Amino acid sequence: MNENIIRQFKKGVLELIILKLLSKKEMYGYELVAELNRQSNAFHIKEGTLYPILYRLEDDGLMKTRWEQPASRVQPKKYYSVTDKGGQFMRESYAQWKALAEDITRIMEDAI
Amino acid sequence: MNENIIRQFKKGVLELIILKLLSKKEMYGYELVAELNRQSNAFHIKEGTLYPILYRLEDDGLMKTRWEQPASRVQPKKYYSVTDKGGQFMRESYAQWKALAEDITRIMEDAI
DNA sequence: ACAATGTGCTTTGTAATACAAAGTATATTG
DNA sequence: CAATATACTTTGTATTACAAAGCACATTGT
Repeated sequence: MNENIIRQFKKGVLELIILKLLSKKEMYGYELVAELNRQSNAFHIKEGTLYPILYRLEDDGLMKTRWEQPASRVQPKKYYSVTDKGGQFMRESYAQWKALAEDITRIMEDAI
Repeated sequence: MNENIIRQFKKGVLELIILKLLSKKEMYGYELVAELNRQSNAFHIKEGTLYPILYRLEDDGLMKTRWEQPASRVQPKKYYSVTDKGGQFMRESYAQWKALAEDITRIMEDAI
């Protein structure tokens, strides 16, 4: 019952965080999973969670990709980076999340 | 596209806010809708959003109800209040929301 | 008198998303 | 040579916010 509500809390914000991390540094999916699990206490995602989000963000034009062929590897890696539209979306959405978070905090921190 | 992400942001927290408001004062559904729309900027809910949440919370034993027959009215009103279990759930869940929110803030406020 | 609005509760259907689980393919380590 | 790590992909499930509509009664306005 309690794992479920955390799952609900995350809805939407994962996109935001992923956009943020990728706006700082181009990364490929597997790298991003490791980076997020390292940087965050609360967001420990698995690949099956991340990749569908990446595909969605790309479909919406918020991210662009390029395949790179590393010397040490037969299969190429798919690098993701944030488009202008993605950056704008990220900033706008974060502003809205903040407004919501302030509302929540104000109501929840109110004396009994 | 932007209305959608706000909808996602709300997932789970509506329960929290409803529990909080009802822990301060017993209310019936219609009253709660008005109260929430008054107290909050970001959470403007309609009845079709609220009542299913109330039923869920009651099913889970987080709230209890009583019908009251007002003199000025043929139909009774259904008053909701928070159970001990509901209060505990609210506090625990809010603590988890806060932890998540801090994570989000830390990551999102990080310099470009 | 009667239409419109307000109060109060309920049900049905839709879109979206986090996540687990499993699968594919190659490389590296013990 | 088996086990583990890297890297990407797909399928199915459970939840939830919300719109929209409906039902029943009361109170307005004209």
